[in-house]
Amino acid sequence: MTDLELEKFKKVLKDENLKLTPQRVEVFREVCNSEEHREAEEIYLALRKKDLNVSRSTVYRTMDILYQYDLVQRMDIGDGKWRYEHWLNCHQHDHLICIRCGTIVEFINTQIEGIQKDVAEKFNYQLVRHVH
Amino acid sequence: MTDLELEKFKKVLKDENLKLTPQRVEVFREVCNSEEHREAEEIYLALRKKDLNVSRSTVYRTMDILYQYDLVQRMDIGDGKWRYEHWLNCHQHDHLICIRCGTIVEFINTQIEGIQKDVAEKFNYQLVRHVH
DNA sequence: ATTCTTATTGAGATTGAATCTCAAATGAGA
DNA sequence: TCTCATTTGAGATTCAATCTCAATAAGAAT
Repeated sequence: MTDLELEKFKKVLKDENLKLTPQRVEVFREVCNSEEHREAEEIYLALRKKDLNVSRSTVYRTMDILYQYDLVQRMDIGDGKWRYEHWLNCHQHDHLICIRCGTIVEFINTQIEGIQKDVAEKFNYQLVRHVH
Repeated sequence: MTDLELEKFKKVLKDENLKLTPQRVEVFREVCNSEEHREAEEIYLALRKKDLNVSRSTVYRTMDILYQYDLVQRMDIGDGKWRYEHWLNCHQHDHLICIRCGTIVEFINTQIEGIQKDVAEKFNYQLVRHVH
């Protein structure tokens, strides 16, 4: 977790009158410091393993805040559970998912990014988030 | 529901040793004859309203078959429920979803279709399905 | 530093979409 | 028509996610 990321998080919490608690920081740090695409339960267990006892409820609640304020990416790979990953300073990557083994490959294609922005504008939408 | 669509469905059932039952046909017809993006429960209720009593279990089971064999599109708009829509002879449309009211706009962009196919190939993936 | 107000936490209960169970019913090949 | 594996339906079950509420803690004000 970079200082910049932490500051961003602090700003969101302040702006929304949410409190900066150790639990929230630990959850955010855990997500930032992993390159995996994990579900809430896995994040919860990872924290427990490190003896950082944040409750399941708090993990779910924090992930929700992080998602709502665009501090993490949330993805659905089709099994009914959300997968989370940090936005390593890059909001513009998409995913290829193997339908056999679930392996996830990330890719960046600026051409697609550009076109989708144009499409959104054409339909009078403001693009705030996308999943591909 | 066109004859072609029905034949396609029959072929899938035959090939997979699944039986052609009136319930399965009614579920498929219901999906084919609507332009909405509906969840399983809505499809179930629509059938009941027409006095076509197919059980909830069967609706869920049939939607699963239809999705597995690519006879319908399944989409997640972020509220934890699958939305289904038929593939009106077009596998290549994407969606814009309003984060305020949930309105869904469909669009087709052949450029994006082409690029994503190239990307998949570049990573040695065979593109079988995509959501954007 | 202390007090006060309000938000947050944690543990367990609850929700609800989706899946499972199993006896009864039914499709479809012989 | 007979046979048998598959399917159906109703209700039970699962399980990720959300909710409840008493106890706790953040952080502003003094």
